[in-house]
Amino acid sequence: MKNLIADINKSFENRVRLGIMSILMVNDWVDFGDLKDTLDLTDGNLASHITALEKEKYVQVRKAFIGKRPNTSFQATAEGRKAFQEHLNALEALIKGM
Amino acid sequence: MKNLIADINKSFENRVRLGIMSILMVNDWVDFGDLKDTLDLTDGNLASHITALEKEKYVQVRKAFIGKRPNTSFQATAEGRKAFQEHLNALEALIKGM
DNA sequence: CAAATTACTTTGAATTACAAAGTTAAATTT
DNA sequence: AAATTTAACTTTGTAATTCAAAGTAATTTG
Repeated sequence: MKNLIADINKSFENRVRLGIMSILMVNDWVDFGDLKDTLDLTDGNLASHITALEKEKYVQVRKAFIGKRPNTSFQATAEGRKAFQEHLNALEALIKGM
Repeated sequence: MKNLIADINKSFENRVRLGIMSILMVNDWVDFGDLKDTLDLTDGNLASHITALEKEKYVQVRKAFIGKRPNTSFQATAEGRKAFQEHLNALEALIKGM
């Protein structure tokens, strides 16, 4: 029997990052403010978790303007979706497979 | 829409504790050595995670002898099972419900 | 020009996680 | 009987993580 917790991805262990990815799996280009409100986070906390996911290339960031206001939005990368799906599979295997 | 990450139980956020609880949900009285081997942990690491779960009353500890050797084993409490099931429900709601 | 908005970055403190080494007590081997 | 092994910790120390709060910068609105 192989190690069942090794496949759990550290990048998704935290609840906030789990929340971010869950949202980005089903929504394209979610913006900073919406994500912040939905997950009830401070600016700094969201920014730092996004940076962590970006560093892993799991999330892509787009900076634009809506009207004349700056707008930052996020999308899961193909790599991020794959990694997250694998994480969910690992979770399921762990929970159901013992 | 209510906060979707608030129901995720901090006690189960860590992979090791997730692993311990997953095993204890389907196995009664799992012993120290087996748990340690299955999850591939050091003694100290397992002991400290178990202590954390015990402090929350999610896990019960039994010390006995098997033959002439000391044996420590663990069981999920009713409270632990309930809390873990709620955690899984919260996870599912987060992942599927966005 | 003052205040607000957006999106950060920095700071600092608290908590968490983990390996490694040390401990205890009984059991077994030499 | 001395040395070693086994089981299950506890202690120590370090590193990483998490988060709120405060500070920053570049607009823009009043």
